[in-house]
Amino acid sequence: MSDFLSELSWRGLLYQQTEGAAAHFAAGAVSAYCGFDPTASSLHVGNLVPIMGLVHLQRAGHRPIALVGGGTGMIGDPSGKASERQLLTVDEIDANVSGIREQLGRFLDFSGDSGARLVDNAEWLRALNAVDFMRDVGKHFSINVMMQKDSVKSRLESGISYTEFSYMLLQAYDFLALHRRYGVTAQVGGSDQWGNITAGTELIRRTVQRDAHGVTLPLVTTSGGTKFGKTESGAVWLDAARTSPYAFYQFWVNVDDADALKFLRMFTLLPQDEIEGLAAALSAAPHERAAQRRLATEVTGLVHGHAAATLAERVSKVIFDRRVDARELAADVFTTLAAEIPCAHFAADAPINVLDALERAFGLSRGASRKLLQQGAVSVNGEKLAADAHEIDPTGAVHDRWFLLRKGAREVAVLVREA
RNA sequence: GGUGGGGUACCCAAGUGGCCAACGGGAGCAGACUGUAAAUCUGCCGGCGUACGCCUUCGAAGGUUCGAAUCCUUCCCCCACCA
Repeated sequence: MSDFLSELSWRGLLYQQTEGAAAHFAAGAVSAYCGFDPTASSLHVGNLVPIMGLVHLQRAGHRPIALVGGGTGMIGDPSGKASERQLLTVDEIDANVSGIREQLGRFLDFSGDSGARLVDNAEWLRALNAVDFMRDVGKHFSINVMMQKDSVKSRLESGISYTEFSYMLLQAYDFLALHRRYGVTAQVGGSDQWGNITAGTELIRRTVQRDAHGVTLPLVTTSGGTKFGKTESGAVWLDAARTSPYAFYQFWVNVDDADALKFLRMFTLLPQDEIEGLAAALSAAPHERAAQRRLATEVTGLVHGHAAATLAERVSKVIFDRRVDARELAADVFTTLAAEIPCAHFAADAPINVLDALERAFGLSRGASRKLLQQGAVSVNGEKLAADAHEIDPTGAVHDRWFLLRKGAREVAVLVREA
């Protein structure tokens, strides 16, 4: 049994902990939980931090409980939010909960003694009676203390509804409910959760006179000062339907040198010496970007499975490795590519119009396409098209069927001539 | 409630009757260079169109004018100081 907190610590995943937390985890197997808000139907890469917290917890011999907030989602956590949130409908919440449940399930092992559990706080929160709640839970909290919590204090100027103000009581009650049901004695969460977590430890102390602990994980920052997990095309989701495994893999491959090692520690399970080896490789041959490639393979594997990671790797190689000649690719590679990147179908017996191809593959207008052609930005099967190119020569199709259409350095699509 | 200053394209920001699709910067896209990087240089950069052009923009709605982002009226919204 490795030490949970020291593992988090060297990986840069430890931010705050309650007093005595180290002794608590050292004393034996602990059941600990982490909650996830059902604000969207999918988790995103930012959620990987607390997920890794649960993963390390389990690897250290403790029992992780992943909680989806089907109940707390009805209220909305004000933590880290500058303004009041729009309430979601019950249907939206339920749909989001089921998406998130499915994703969380992939990271944990549900078998054996330290088998993980997946629970939804809707189970106890939605049935909660207001009067009972105020007597049993509310009585243990002082408004004076609640106003001191960051999540509330930072909103006193701009305004906060009674609903969101009360949120911390619900999360505190969750902790107590899990303590009663599953013997949970610790909670893991993002750094913005400290106030909610300590509200829970206090409620447990007051109602059942037991010590409970909390651990928070840091907010991920990038060296460039940009928001982690965002690309030009939006958030990087864990749902393959929202962010394809290929796009997901690319997100990690494109990580800055300055962040690669930090992210290897945070988001992969590679041991320290292996990461040090990658650090050495990165500084010796930065252009190889061995660290980023490994990071991308590992995280994609963790989230989408090994097969998807390998596929993403292969697709990336075709798209970015200049030594790969489109004309030598096997038909099944094209089939794979067609599923991962934009793909447009054309009749087999007619020549393909260049502007049509660009429009259907990338959604470009004819004017925009012409401009790109003039700039020499378009190539087919590795051959740059002339500024006045009109049609794609059908005899150049690979296996008599496929074309690799490239726009600029990174955008690639497949054109298919129907048989 | 009073006084003053504002609302311009993705963001910042010039423009105060025609030369304005609107200076400049950033972002974005593309080319060269490269490590699918950074920095740098170059081109594009409201939409649509192969040129000529057409359409839609300067908080909103009306009006004046041959002509308005620019003038007038009303309305909406921000900010600063005062209470």
